[in-house]
Amino acid sequence: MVSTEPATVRLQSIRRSPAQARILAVALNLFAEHGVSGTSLQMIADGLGVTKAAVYHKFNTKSEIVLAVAENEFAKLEAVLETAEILEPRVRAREMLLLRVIDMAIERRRWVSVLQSDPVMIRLLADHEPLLRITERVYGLLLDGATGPEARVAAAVMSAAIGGTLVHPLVADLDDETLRRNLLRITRRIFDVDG
Amino acid sequence: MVSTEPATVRLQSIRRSPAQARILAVALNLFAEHGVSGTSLQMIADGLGVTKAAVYHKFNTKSEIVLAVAENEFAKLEAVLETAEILEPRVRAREMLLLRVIDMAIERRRWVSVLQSDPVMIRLLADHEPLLRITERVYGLLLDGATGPEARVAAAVMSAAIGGTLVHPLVADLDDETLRRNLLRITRRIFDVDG
DNA sequence: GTCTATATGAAGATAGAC
DNA sequence: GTCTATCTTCATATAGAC
Repeated sequence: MVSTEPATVRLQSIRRSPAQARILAVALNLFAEHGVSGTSLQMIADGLGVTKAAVYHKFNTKSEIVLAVAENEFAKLEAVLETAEILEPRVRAREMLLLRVIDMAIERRRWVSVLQSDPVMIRLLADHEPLLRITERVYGLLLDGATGPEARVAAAVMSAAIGGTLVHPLVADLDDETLRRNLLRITRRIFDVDG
Repeated sequence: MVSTEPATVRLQSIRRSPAQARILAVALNLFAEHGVSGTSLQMIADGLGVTKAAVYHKFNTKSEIVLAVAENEFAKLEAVLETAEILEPRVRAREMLLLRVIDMAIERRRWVSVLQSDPVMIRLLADHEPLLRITERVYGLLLDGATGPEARVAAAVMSAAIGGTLVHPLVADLDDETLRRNLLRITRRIFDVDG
């Protein structure tokens, strides 16, 4: 059978009802504050002002909520990626990706920790092909063929630096613009020499 | 009453029975893998090959286990700190602290994520004075009086970079020595210009 | 130091009414 | 889309024996 369906559905094309979107927004906030395991369906329901049953009507399991939250966030990353991947030369594509990822991370600084370091999220990311593929594309573009330890450590440092810095208590009181300027300066320094 | 007791007990002076130490070792491993909230006392008991009641005999609550795990780890940091703080000039003290923290983090790379980013741990760290004080001393020495955004972002990036890089999938297959060499090179680059 | 047994509550999850 | 009611499982935690 000849199909025009893509092998992988674009995450951006996933549509949710308003009720589902509300659940995901509340869940993301609670995940960020308490971790995925530390967040119960009761807490999500309370956050929405409804009962657990109402939440279960929209998502059959807690896992589905976690996955949907991840898909939502990775859809934004996918959009950035698609724009960057068609850019030439590659060095410009990389620069652009870096800029946009930092912007995205700063915009969503209250939430990056869940996506980057929650054990449940990490496991989901490793097991769920579409999410894994997005991550691989990001690193593929960032490393641009380089596979040596230097390049990989540099990319890992950058990823850790961007995500980890934003949630750090030392910079909690800094405004977005100051944070972006400094983060960009520092990541450029990491990147330019090794990337 | 005149007392020779220090206002704060040194974390290194806390002694545990062998049974307690075994519990903490198993707990730390499970916390790293599943997060603190994702780890039950049943899992810890199973990991030890005993019943829950046996664990409860040594620690009255799960919180106590979490706190003891944190104290154990921070005691190592405290030891490094005490050695560094008496060094002169300050630039040497900072260099030494950085080196030893990186070594410590690499030695304990499977566990840094719990201490650095688990929501339960973060809350504990913010609420528990003795742990908070250790953290403040680390940043105090690292920043050495600097309070500007540049210095603070640099310190945050470094902290995030060290902890976050070690657990990153991109470097999961790299040996400790390669990791240390590259991490040191990169953190020096962040540090030397801003620190 | 470890066990069995048990209490109590909260978790995930479903059925069926409105 | 939301409710009440209910089920089951698992969580934290304790009592008391060996």
